[in-house]
Amino acid sequence: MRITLPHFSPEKIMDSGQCFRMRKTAANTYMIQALDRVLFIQPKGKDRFHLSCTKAAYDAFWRDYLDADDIYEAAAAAMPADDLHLLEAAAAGDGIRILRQDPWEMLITFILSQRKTIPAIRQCVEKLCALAGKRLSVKGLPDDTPLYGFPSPKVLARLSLEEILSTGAGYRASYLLETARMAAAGAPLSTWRDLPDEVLLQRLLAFPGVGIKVATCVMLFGFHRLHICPVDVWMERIIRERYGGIDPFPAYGAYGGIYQQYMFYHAQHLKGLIKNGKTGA
DNA sequence: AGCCAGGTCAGTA
DNA sequence: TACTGACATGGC
Repeated sequence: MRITLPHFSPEKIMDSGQCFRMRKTAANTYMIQALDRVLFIQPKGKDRFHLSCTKAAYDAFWRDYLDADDIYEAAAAAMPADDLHLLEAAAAGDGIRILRQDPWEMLITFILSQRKTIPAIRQCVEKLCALAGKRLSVKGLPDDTPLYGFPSPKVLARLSLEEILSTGAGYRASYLLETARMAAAGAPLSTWRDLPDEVLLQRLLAFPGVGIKVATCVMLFGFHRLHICPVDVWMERIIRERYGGIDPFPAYGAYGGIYQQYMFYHAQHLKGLIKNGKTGA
């Protein structure tokens, strides 16, 4: 189907560090994976896109997933006018949306993310899916590349430590296994959607390998709490170098998480970790 | 070769 | 509460 999506850049979303299974599969084609679902996106001119799903599937799932609301104008309007670094980052990051990803997938992915580079996280998640995920039959990939879904808590919980270690998880393997066992024994994380911030945070912190940074990432990316601002080493450096050591995030309000994502993308971009060919300078 | 990576945890004071 | 080193693996 064809659709108009303003402020939507698959390229920037792919590079914004919120999802690790999104990739470019052809010159003008991006592939998003969400648990066991797959979507191909092709930009077709300004704000126009071709999506590989049906209208029914879009209405039922992907519209929400892509966060196709009209909040990004509001988020821009709510930025403090004198916050020059934020304005600069937001200009660079225009087109980033906070996808409504699955909480369980975010929990496992961000447990794996600690002390890893983004390419290393991608590789590890991919290996985990290949190891334990459901084999998907999807058309549209070159060379019949095999594609796998994201393993459920129950499937992960039954893996051996050695199997998880084979993905390159390193010391995080035991965190993963124990977290999967806890999750498999309880209600699905998706039932936590309506919990107050503080309760949700505490429940997430109860998983092994989950500290404040991972927990807030799950809240932002998995529970779409847009006011939550994960502070990682990149944000700490920005706070130190651009805000004189005074953390601006608590004052950002409803869309702080979006601003954080702009800044993360912008910082990566400046450092040249994202190579998109069109070097503007 | 050595350092660092979207941190967390256990051990100290 | 605040600070410190260990922790597996991979990339530059």
